Amino acid sequence: MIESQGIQMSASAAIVEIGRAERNKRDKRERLIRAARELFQTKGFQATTTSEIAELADVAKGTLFFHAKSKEALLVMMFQEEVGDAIHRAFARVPAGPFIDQLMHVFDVMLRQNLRDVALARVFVKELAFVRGERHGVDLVMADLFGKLGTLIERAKETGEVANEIDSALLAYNLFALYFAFLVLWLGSGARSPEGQQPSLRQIIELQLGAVSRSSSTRRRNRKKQS
Amino acid sequence: MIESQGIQMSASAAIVEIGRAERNKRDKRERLIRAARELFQTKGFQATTTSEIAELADVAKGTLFFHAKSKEALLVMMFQEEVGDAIHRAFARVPAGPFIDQLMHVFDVMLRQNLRDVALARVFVKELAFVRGERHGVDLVMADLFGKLGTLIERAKETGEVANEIDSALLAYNLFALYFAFLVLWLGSGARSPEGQQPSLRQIIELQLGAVSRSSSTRRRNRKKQS
DNA sequence: TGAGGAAATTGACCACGGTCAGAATTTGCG
DNA sequence: CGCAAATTCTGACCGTGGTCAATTTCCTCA
Repeated sequence: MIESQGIQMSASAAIVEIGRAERNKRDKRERLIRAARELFQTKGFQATTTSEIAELADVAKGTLFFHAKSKEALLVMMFQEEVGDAIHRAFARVPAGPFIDQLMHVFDVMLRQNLRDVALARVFVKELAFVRGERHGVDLVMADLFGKLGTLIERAKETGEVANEIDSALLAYNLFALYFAFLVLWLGSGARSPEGQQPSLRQIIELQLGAVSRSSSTRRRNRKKQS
Repeated sequence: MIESQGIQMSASAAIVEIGRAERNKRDKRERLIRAARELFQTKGFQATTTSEIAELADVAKGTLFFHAKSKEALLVMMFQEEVGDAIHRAFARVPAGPFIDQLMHVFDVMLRQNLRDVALARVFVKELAFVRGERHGVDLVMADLFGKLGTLIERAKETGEVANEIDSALLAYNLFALYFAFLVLWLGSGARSPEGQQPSLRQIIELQLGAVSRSSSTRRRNRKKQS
């Protein structure tokens, strides 16, 4: 992909000096995002300077801030691609088993996505938790996630795993909230993997699901102590 | 310039030349925090410069960074005082009613604390969610909160409002997680008050409590739709 | 008292994120 | 085509958070 901004200047015989001026003007945004991702992933968010990004993208610094309002804005763009994709993957292959396992599968994929670059994930969450409301930003991704969680819940209602009286949207909200808090607490703990977290995400979700299961007799299998 | 908070040194007869050198060396931290709070509250976190804080505290800029590792570190100090105090207040006067009302009382006080300065609260949450692990930081406050929530739960078990098989620590975790996510989502939404949020915190907590109530027949009173 | 060593203090200094007035380009139109 | 308005691009410039070598203050012990 890197070379995509090819140099097919119709008949130019020139070898050198196909300076920035001649390149496609339209994909500068793309080049900037690509450069930002590259540098953020290798050097980390803080250690990467906007000048570096601009240089790698082969534009002037001012141009960077013309396309992206701020350094964090570059993250928002990345976020939409990466996380949006993760959500898509997560729901694309939901196993057939019990509801709890389906949920854990989804959350597991998303957790794994964050695990690919913990430092970057930290910046994601930190910077983006409050950017909501900005046009076309994180809200879209969140709405998508909520919707998909909702249909998963609806299906669980049909199989009788979730009581019909439960408000699906509310349950989706709670499940996401629990996942989100777990994510933040994990990333804040400095641990490399979410595995060692106390309590485990599964315990957390199970406790919430207890409120919701149809069979009030079979529920409540939570261990007494998890320490 | 501002020069507001006078220099009421206990009983010092000295008039002039009580230069910085002679002052109590031990309370420079305190002066710095005071200055930071004053400026953060009036001008906002971003708009306040470290130079201003240093000047108002009457120390050199370097001294500020000797006592506080970063601008955010000043927030951590404030956080401990303010939020720690809020938690204390919240639990000091827990009503006698049902468990859910006790919880809502506690969360209400904490929410109200954030409401006093929403912009500052945003910075608090944003900056501090990831500072955990630093010595003597947010962790202490959180541990305190968890403990107090835990005893509240234990008491609810005695009155039979919470089933005994439930792991108190786990439930405390979940309740805090739901509160935390609600807080973040609220602050991120740009709304002035947490009242208008959808869903309401009470609905959220009720859904969690459904998993936990002893009487499996009387539980589950959640409304169907909250839109 | 004072020697010396640790802790605190200072402000000049630096690199960075972000701005802006203008230059260059593209677009729209007669 | 020519001309002007709109858009995109540029890099010198600025204020900021943060650093650091040098200096002062404090403490200890003989």
